[in-house]
Amino acid sequence: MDVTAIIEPLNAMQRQAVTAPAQSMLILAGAGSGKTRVLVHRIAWLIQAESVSPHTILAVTFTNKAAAEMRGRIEALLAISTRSMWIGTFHGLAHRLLRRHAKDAGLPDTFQVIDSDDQYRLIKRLLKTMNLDEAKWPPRQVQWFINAQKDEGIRARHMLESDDLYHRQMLLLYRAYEALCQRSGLVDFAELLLRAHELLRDNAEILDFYQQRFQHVHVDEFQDTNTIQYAWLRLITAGKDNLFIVGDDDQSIYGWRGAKVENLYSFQKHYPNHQVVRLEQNYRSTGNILHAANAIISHNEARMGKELWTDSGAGELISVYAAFNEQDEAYFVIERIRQWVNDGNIRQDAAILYRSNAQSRQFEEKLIAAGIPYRVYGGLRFFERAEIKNALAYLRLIANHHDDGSFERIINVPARGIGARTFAEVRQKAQQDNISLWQAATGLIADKKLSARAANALQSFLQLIDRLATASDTLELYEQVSAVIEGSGLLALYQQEKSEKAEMRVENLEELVNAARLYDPESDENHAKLDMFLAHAALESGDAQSDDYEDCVQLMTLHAAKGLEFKLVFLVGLEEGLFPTQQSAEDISRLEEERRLCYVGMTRAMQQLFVTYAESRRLYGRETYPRSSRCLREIPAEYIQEVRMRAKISHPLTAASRNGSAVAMEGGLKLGQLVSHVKFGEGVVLQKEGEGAQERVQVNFTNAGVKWLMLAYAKLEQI
DNA sequence: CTGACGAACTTTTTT
DNA sequence: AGTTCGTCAG
Repeated sequence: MDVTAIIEPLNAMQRQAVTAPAQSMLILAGAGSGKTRVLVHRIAWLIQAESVSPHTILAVTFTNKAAAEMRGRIEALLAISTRSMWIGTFHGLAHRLLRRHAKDAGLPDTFQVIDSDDQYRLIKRLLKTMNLDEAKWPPRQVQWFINAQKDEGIRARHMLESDDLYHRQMLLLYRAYEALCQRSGLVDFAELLLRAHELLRDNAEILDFYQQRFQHVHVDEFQDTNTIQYAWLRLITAGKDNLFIVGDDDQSIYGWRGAKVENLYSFQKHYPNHQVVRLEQNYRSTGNILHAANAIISHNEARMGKELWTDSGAGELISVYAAFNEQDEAYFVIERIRQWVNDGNIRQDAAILYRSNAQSRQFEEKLIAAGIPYRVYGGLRFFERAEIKNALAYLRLIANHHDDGSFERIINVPARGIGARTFAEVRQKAQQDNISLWQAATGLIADKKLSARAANALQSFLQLIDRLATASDTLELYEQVSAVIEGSGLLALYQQEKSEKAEMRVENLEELVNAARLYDPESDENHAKLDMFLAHAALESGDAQSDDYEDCVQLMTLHAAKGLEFKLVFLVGLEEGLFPTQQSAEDISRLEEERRLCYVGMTRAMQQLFVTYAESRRLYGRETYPRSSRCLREIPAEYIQEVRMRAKISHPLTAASRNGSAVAMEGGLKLGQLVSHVKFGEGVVLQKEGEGAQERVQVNFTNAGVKWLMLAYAKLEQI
């Protein structure tokens, strides 16, 4: 068997990991050390060299994207189909298990998966029916509490009564929420994992079957696993020594949603025969970037220890730019990107990374003004858009008349004369008789408890759903979707609205039909197909929009950037309060997570890294004067070059011009100097950079705003 | 039932 | 500042 293609491209450590005998392995893989490659090649090696049947392989990731990439790369490497392998996300695999064994898991065959938005609405509705004040028990907090318990594998019945009022109330709500979900056949994301775990734990035969089947279990990004995910892995691999995990404790950035880095330590205890391989050679970044990143992460106490190295050169220094304000920060970044593109690079290789989504705005504005195409990652995803959610709600109600969430969502969308008053009666009836909204509505009509007008409106709504449901028995999935968006009046609703937004919505609805056409579940029963499609919509919210592949500058949060790399990276907004965030300032463990986040951000850069912060920033409509981030101050000076001489005044503009204490610079012009320009009029020099022909100054013109000017061409006059 | 206005809230996010 | 959500008046 020829395995050179599998081994050839690997370095010594990677090779050691890939060709290790079948046993538990811990691959501590630093940023840019080829972690996915090791995983892919390991699986290929098992199949090719060890004659392992693909059927016995399980590989778990966190995102659909990672799963798809792994599949693709294995297929490319081996030229075989990966169909028989279980490769997927924790949630996707759990869902698969639950569909197969719904009965044993205590779920109806037609159970529906709800996303966090659905969950939020459900909780809100629950609070209302329980007559609880939202202001006192914020739905977000309730949601967070419930999910946190589930992530730890804790059911409401496991929890002890407490004297604490808050805790007691939460427990009460958790119980009620569980009952409601069970009654309506709804499964949230955390529930998928918890159920799948309980299914295996409590059904010896089923567990035995999967333990037999999965002889080789692989996990990507293991540092991001939470308690229940790890417990599930332990069940699957119990009694065997076959868990192959890849992770990096330094890149654990999801602690806030239940991820436990400690699982790495637990693994070492639970799988004592495991072998550790450290991948420390970095193939991505230059020496300076890498050393600086190492220096920052070394401030963390809790680490397994790892030091990245590279045999590529030191490269350029990290450029640090102290911007005057957030506007100036954006100008600076865009200016650099323009230069970068002028130098013959492509925009796609440049990324702007920020801590919070709100920061993207000013960069977007400046990019638009400069006419530079860009793409923001992580906005609203396809299946999360309101119009799509509405269409899906119709489909869900068709699949299950007793889905109260969907019922409520669309009962009057588009408006069909069923107002709050009528709906309140339906809800009250449902609550009183402990039946679904659908049943309550039917009952109210039968008992003639409503005004003629309300009864008519309600009746025609119920008939509409029934009609669509009957039609769907014979239609293909996509025809059904099409029938629903037309028959429901959703399409017409958006079509008559003459705005650009509405046009988008129409397009999206059409795209939904297309998505249904392309969706190919492994089932031939129409009802099952619809259920699968709805679960698919919840589980795979769909990447933003993959429409145009134009060469774009990339904008995203640091979290979204994990796993990616760019030649040119701008790490912006490195200020106390923003990054690290205000909320993490008091807590050491959270500060360490912020530091890891910074580490992740820096190690995205291949060639050049710019770090910026603003000395003054408008935040929540208020002017703030933040200190530079401690993360920034932890970078040793030897790896840094400051892009400009920083004036020792917080407002160079006003302070300097008023008292005349301008800071002297070479080249004649001074910071704070008043100048005049033929076109732009009078202004104040804010800063300067570059030398000789490249020398440039930034001037704040009274009438024309802030501008960068080439000194050689600008012909500025001192006043 | 719809539209308008005002209050409250603003980390990170995948599934 | 900007958005979202809920209440209020028409």
